[in-house]
Amino acid sequence: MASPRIEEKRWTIDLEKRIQEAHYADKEAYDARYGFNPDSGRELFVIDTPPPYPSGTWHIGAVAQYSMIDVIARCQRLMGKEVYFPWGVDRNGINIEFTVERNTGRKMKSYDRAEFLELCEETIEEFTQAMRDTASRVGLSCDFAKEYLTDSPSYRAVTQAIFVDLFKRGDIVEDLRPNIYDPVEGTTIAEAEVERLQRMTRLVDVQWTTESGEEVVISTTRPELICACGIVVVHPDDERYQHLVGQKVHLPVEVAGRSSSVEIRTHPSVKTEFGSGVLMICSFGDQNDVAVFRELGLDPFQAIDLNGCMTEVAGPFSGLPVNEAREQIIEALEADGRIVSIEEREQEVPVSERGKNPVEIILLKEWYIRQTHIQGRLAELADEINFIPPRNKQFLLDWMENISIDWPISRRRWYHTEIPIWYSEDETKVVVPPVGTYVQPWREGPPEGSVVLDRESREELGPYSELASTLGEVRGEEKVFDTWMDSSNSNLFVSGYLSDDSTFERAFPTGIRPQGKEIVRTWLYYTLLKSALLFDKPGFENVWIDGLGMDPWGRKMSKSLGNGIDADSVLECGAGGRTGSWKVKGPDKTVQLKANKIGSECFRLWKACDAQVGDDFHINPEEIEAKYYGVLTKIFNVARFASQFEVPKDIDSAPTDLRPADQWILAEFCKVNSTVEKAYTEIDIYSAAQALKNFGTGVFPSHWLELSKSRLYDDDANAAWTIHRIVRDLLTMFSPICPFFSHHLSTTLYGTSAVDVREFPVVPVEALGATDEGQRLRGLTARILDFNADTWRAKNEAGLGRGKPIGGITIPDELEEFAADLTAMHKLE
RNA sequence: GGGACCGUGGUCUAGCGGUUAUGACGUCGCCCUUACAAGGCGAAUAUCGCAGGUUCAAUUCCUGCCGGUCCCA
Repeated sequence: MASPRIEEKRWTIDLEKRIQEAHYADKEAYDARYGFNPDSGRELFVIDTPPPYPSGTWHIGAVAQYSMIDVIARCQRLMGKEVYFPWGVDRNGINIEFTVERNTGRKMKSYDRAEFLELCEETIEEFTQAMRDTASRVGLSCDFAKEYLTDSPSYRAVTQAIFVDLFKRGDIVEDLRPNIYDPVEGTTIAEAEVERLQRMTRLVDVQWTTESGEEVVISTTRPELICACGIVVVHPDDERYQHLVGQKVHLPVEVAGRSSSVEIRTHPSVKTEFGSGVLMICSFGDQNDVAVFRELGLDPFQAIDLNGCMTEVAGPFSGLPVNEAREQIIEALEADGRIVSIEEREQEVPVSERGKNPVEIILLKEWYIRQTHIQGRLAELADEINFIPPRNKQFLLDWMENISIDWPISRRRWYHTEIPIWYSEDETKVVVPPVGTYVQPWREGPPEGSVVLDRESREELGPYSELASTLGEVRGEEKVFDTWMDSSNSNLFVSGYLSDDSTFERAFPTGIRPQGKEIVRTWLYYTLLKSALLFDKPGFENVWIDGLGMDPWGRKMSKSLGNGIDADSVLECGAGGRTGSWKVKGPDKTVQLKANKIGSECFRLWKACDAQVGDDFHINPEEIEAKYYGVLTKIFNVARFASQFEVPKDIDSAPTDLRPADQWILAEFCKVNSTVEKAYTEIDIYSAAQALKNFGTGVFPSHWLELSKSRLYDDDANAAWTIHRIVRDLLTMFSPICPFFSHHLSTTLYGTSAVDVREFPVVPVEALGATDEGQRLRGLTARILDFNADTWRAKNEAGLGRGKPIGGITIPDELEEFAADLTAMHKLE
């Protein structure tokens, strides 16, 4: 027996930080440990990690979720797989454009395009660095050497190649369709980017006149769209208006370039109780208008232009911004005596999520990915995927049922992947670049290897180099892709698509897609769509859908509620003796939360043990410390205690003369092993964490260790083998959850790190696993625990300390084989 | 307004037709203190969101409602 080889008295955040820094400092050692080597001969396991969007702060809930993805990566490595845990950063998008606009006080379109892109790149790089720091602080074992950025030429080239491929196949089409448009930011947006705000609007009752001279009142909040009215409708069952059906009605305002009257017809979407029960259908007031126009095959009018102003169809009002046109038209109607009433009322106005600007529906020629035709097949492919937890599959199915229109993928923004296409002077032909070349058509011509296609039939006409002279002056596309167009090939990119064919063949469908439930309809859906269109395969083998991190009361964390908790403050809590304190606005009052020490290991342990995958989880630093820091202290002390006993030379093979107590605890440990292995295999972190925590802080130290202390102090080789074998394997199994902690203890004690193990530990005592003898020994566990508790109680009642001898206690017959150890443990007389 | 998921002591959680309803943290006593600021013994705290229904029996199944979250309109 020697003094403990683990010198530190306890686990501290400063120690954790020293280990962490050493872990990441040596790049070569890091890559050898965690880098992806597709040629290792091991089974591949590729994780399609969610590339975070750098916006300044990384949400603590997302960091918690990411640390669980790290647990998945580490336990797959532990089980012998060749894991690719990529580190990607999503950097395209309107967010960074807004940040630059806000920082400089200038709108994007007042810049030179190239100059603006440079500003965006500089800004996003600063945010990206902060994110990398947090990633290593929380212990992520990503392959940082292969970092990918979605705005890099190599990533964008893949996005562009997929576009060209799908265009050639006819799955991407160009069309003139109604689109949701933000006139202030000047871009099309997808349905997913629209939100609703309550605003006061005026509901105007306008008097219209039919061709037979009858007066009809129509209520509208958008009188400026009367010029775009294509039809007036009433409900088919509304008896008040049946006689009008089929008649024509005059538009009450002056228009230009179109008929000044429209037909009255019936449509079931009309609400008879709303206003007068007569509805004008305009192109386009809302989504219902779009639906009715499409259903009735009407030709739409373009009433609003790309700047949000009225077009020539508005006659005398053309050129006016929408709001102003509304005012002037109301005045004109008033002057005409056509206003019956005006009512101020609250209404939900659709606005753009990013800019909060009221959106318009405008006819635009945009690019679309066809998706309505493939929903059935997509559902079949989704059935081949294992969802964790299974119930969260419902989010996907619900969304798929709601898909009614194709996905518009073009945007009129700048810091995004460019649509890789050029148009011939006569607009009948297009030029697309070769696979692997990133192009920016707004500022460059087609590169070497480009080909010419017929714009309509998509037939390949020949190489651009030969046909260039026949095309006239080519015009580069100025539009860019929706950012989901980039994100939705992450699984293909990380699996080696277009870069490493042999890896891709083995790695796709990608091993697992871990993500939050809030982006099922976007990231997950779009990715599955693309994998289906390109390969007719499911994109993944497994999809792991976690809940969201909430405030301590279960509400969403947001700036406006003032209930956010910064991730770094939790990870740094306790470093250098600095405690943490958080002011968080609760539902009633602001609460001051305080903690002394948390750090990454405690944070990870909390998420693994406390929050089942799939459910939203409450984040309260006080609770994280109170419930889980002690677990680390306990296991640390067990290892420290073990470290005073010599490690047996041959820890791999068991002594032949193990004592009954040793066999008993090893039988229990076998069960822990199999529980943890099964849980890790099923990507059930919670069950594994619970099993390890319970064994490591419960029966092992409180019962076996007490039972065997005297033998340990007497240098009993069997007891020493047992404690070391268990501590070593326990740390190995624990290492995916708390890697720095396990690494430090295992390296100090055994000279090898738990995080480097690539084979799941098996207790080398065959007789104790799923055998009768193992069963028999485990059956005694409850009796041993009871006997110990009874004896402690008896001492307690007799006023004796635990170290004092006690008489009159009889060891039950069933525990006869442990009699010597029990007698020594309790000093029975 | 619609859909989905969730709702078990103060907090987190197990159970999913018959249990004295699991365990943990916290709280409160008492004792101990030669690995342990997770040492031990003990106590209190739950009408399993609410209301109906099915059943011999419901925390567990069904319906409605309420609350939270996400999504959609």
